[in-house]
Amino acid sequence: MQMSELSRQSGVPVATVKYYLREGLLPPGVATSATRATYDEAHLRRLRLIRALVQVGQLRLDAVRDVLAAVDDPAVNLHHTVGAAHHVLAPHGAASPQAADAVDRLLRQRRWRVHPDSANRHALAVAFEALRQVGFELSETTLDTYADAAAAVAEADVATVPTDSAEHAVEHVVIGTVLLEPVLLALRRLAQENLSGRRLARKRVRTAPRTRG
Amino acid sequence: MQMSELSRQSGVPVATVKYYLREGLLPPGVATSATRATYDEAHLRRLRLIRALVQVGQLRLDAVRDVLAAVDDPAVNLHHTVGAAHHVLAPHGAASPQAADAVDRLLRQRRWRVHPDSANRHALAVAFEALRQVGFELSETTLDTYADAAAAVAEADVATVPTDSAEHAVEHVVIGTVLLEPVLLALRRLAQENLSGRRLARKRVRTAPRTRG
DNA sequence: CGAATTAGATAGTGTTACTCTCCAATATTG
DNA sequence: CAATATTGGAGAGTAACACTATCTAATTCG
Repeated sequence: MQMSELSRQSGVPVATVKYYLREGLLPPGVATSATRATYDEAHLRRLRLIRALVQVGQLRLDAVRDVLAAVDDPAVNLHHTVGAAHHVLAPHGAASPQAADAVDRLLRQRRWRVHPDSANRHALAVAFEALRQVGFELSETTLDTYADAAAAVAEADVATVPTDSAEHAVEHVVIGTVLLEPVLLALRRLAQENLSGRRLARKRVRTAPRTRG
Repeated sequence: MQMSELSRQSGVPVATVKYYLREGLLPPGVATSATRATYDEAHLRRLRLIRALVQVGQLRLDAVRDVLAAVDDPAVNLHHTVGAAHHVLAPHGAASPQAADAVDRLLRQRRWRVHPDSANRHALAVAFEALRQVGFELSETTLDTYADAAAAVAEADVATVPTDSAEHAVEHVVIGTVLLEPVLLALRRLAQENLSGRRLARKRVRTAPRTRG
């Protein structure tokens, strides 16, 4: 197909497709002449992946580039590959030693083995730090509930990783990591909404209630 | 305290504090003269909340403004308040009717009662849509696992909402909703990393393995 | 042949979240 | 009281990001 067709089928404007080509996010098509090039299903697939990562996964284009590089460059074994994908996906930033300690304690308690420099380890510490900063106390039991939930979800995630080809595996992991996050978060909020309606609807609060919003 | 002190204690540059004041995110201090104003603990607290929402929660400033408005304007009962906070926090956007149907089916199955126009309902449909677009199949059982995990987490969330004051409740919900999301996601990724190491490390893939990365 | 289309390059745009520069007024110091 | 430093407030400027529009030359289709 030509670019106009690629654009039509993906719903991405031609100018944007050209931009992605320039940025190296999308491999060039096969040039049939100086002013024509054809694209195939792989291009369409890749384009849809880019869009999903950007619009749903909220990744920045440089992160998308890194992710796609990991997808295209499978490593020795699946774990390494998954690790590369994770490394690229995890947010960066530093946290206090206390927060890092809290994370380490949790990991030891759970017997979770993760890479010492894992970006996710950092990410959790940063999140802890932010909670402390605003004075939000995260109880041990709540954290346990969270960790249990996370473990169950990860169990399902890992179980569904295809092992037939590295490309498929990495793409699955990347999509699963990035695009299932909104699913998990939306489900949590919906569950909160449901419970809030059932548990809190009758609860008055100290502030004088207004008769009408 | 004066602005310089507020800046020092919060770690936010003076210019940025001034910007937040201009944008109405931070209430003005009490002017003691034409060129002096004093700020109190509430300002510091609010400032830290803004920073956490922006940097950890990744909210945009206009969303932060809406969230703070909800925090400052408690409604008739806690559920309504929580609903307002949710409404502000949920991403907007439209999805296909099929995706919306899938969401409705899930909610009916789970007997989760949520507002018909719930933004979270929309958000889940959008996430489903994105998965379909990239050809990622989310099995019924995986979705069940996710929903169970979400329910457990939400249970813990709602249980810890303080009911003594509307202000506290809303602030708790907002912080809990926004700042615990990174915690949940980081935990999921760490659990994935752990399981990936245990399950996938030995798995070769079809692609010819390289002897060295 | 001639109008329309296309690839590829370059430059421009809109948004967001700051950040910088002033200036007048006030506080501080001698 | 005068000289100096600091502060609050306002407006303009900036950097990053993700497009988007324009232009040009080639080429394809009618």
